[in-house]
Amino acid sequence: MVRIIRIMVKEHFIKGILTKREKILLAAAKVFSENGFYNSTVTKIAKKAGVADGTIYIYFKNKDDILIQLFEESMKIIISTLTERLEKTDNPSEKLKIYINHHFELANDFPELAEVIQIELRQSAKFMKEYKNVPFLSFINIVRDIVIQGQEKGIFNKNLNPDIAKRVVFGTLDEIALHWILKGRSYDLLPVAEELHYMFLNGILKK
Amino acid sequence: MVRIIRIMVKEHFIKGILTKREKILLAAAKVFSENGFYNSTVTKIAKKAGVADGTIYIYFKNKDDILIQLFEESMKIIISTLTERLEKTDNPSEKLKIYINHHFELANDFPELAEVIQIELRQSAKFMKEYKNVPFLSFINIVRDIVIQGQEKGIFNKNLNPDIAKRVVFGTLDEIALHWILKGRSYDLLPVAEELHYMFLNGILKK
Amino acid sequence: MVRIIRIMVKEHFIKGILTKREKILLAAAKVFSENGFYNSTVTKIAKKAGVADGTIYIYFKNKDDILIQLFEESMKIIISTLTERLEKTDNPSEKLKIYINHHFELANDFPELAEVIQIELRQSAKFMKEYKNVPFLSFINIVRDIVIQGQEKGIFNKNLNPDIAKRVVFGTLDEIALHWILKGRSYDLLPVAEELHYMFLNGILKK
Amino acid sequence: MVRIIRIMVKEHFIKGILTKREKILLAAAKVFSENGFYNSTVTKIAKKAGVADGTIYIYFKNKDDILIQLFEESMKIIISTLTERLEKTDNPSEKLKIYINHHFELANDFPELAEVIQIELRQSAKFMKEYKNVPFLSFINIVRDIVIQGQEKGIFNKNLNPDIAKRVVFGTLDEIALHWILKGRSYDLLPVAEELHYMFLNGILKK
DNA sequence: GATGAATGAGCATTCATTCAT
DNA sequence: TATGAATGAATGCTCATTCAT
Repeated sequence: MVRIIRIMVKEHFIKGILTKREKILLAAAKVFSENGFYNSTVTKIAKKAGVADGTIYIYFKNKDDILIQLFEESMKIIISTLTERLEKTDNPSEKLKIYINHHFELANDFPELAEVIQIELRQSAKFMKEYKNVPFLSFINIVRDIVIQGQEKGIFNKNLNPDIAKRVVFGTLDEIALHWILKGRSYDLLPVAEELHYMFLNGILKK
Repeated sequence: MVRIIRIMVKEHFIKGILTKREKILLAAAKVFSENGFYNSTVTKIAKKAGVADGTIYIYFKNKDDILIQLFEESMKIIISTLTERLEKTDNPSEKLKIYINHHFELANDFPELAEVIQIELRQSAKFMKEYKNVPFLSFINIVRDIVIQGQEKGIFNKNLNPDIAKRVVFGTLDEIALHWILKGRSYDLLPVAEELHYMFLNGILKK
Repeated sequence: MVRIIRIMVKEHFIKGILTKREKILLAAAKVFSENGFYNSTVTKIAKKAGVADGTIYIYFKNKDDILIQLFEESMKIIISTLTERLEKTDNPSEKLKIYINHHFELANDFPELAEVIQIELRQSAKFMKEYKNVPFLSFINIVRDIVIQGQEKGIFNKNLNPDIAKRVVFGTLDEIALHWILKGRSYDLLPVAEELHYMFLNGILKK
Repeated sequence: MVRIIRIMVKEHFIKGILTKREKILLAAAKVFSENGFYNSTVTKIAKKAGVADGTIYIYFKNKDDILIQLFEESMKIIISTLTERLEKTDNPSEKLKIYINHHFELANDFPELAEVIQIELRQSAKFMKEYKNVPFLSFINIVRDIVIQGQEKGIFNKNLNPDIAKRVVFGTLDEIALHWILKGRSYDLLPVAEELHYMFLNGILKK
């Protein structure tokens, strides 16, 4: 089932008759991931998308806007598939597991996207002062909600601050996914997910 | 004692008769942190450093080189003070605590530097293909060594992969420090450090 | 007839609807001839051509490329009109006369071009190590062919090396045309052509 | 005897205790010939001369002045040795021979100097508007004087204009020496000198 | 909508020249 | 005299953006 959803997401981007806007976003993801935002030219994106330079400005306000829309577009899909998956269970620990796997599957299925989101958008906070990264907040707050739910259910430690816990989880996944991508996706993330899940729950102390 | 060392580090940068090279690095840290690497101009750095544009090229190969040297220079000092501090104890759990605090103190004492290192250099992996980030590896591997030591001492869980654990710790600290800086350093990191230390050791499960 | 062709060449450059590329080449010839290659700025050329700086880089790889293309473009036309003229006769002595006149007419009709070719491109051998000046070889070898033909017809001295003779002729014409241009074209080249033709054929010894 | 003089000239530059000014001129000749005037930096010259950048400005007004002084210095020596040689004979034809050989020997003995004079100084007419190339005039007029003398002696054709004849000779020698240098001095100039002498006197017509 | 030629502001970098030592 | 660190004006080139077609 999970696989089907994932494929659907992928399909959404790749199959179907892509609109020009989608072609551009897809091309931008690749170009940004290859060269970084600042070393990507609009011309390069246009070429890869198979459209004229000017066409890009019909769909996007400017270069920054491509990055923002790419991010929002992706986040919308990511969050919706994630939410869907999380509904399958009520177990907070299980949900955490799903969150981790989902994160890694993203990195696996859309490496360019993952790279862009993690590397380029981090920078964005600086140059796009006006851009309030709402979708990202939604995404990271899913972990917070899981933690709160776990605390309410008496499974997770009530003394812990969910806002800190969420950053532990997200920061870790972010760091590992980034490392994995930069290392050329040369190792298997599945056992890593397993181990992270254990570590988040139990810590590193010997029991 | 710790405080004295920290002050010494700070002094090293700020007090004393700064060489022209140091003035430039210091100015670059500020300018990069304010505008991001790509939106920083060499002229802006020169102006802030109180030197002529051309002077920068006496001390640095090019703009990229400023970022690299800034990073290496900082890392050298950071690692040496961290190492010194870690020698004060043999207790791995205590060492972990020191590492966490050290990281946050850095963010506190040199916010521009921290910002540059965390945001700009992450991007560097992309545009500076040739630059192998050795100092960063040293820094992150300090956690790995602490974990291994803890496992050897029978305190930490031997089943855990130290290379994963190190990324949990670093990814978390990185994420939190970044968030803290971007939020204008508006809250106190001390209790956060406390809580993180607990979470790393015990996880989020209720005991 | 000859005159008509010459005018046609001129027209080719000046009349008609000039393409942007041609406007730039024409402007470059003027600017280079006025200031020399190195003291000519791309901005100056753009201004004189009535285009934006960036436009130049649509048509030319870089500043060097302007000089090269200017030269090749000119040489193509020069050689083709010269070849056409030379076909009018079989007499090697007559051909030599045509070559001389053609050279001087060039200097007269396109003084900027002549100046650029003679002064700037000579330097080019140094800075454009990779640029093999093929068109120039074609041009100078036309003299060699005339000499060889004269030798075969039994008119010219068979003991003379055509490769040396060609440099005598070209070196002389080059030197004189340059001097004439630098002197502000203040004297008539026609009698000079006459006398050179005689000198090449008979030398300076009294007969 | 000729050889001795030549060696003396060489010595004058190379042996002896070179003054700083001479060291700089010598270095400039090499650097200019290697890179062309505009691609030579004052720093490069200073380094090759073994002096500080600033020292150059003690002896020379500016970069242009180095080229000018280099030229004048050389010309002074060249003309004086040439004049000396020419005094050995009264025969204009013989004098012409001496002139040719002298020119080629120069190219052979001081290739860098020859290259600079022929390539860089030709350009000078453009950028050094104020510089009236007096020494060059003296040099080229030596040929004119030889021709006039020959005409007066009834050996050379009185109908020929000595000012044109001088440019035939100089233009040819210039062209050939340049070609020879640019071809890496890969062939022997002695037979060329022989043939040129014949051609100047008798032309290319079969007798 | 779609194009892509044209634009021109913007920036990294160089290098002749100066001057305090 | 001699030095060489420092200067800052100058310039080739890039690239996001526009707009006539």
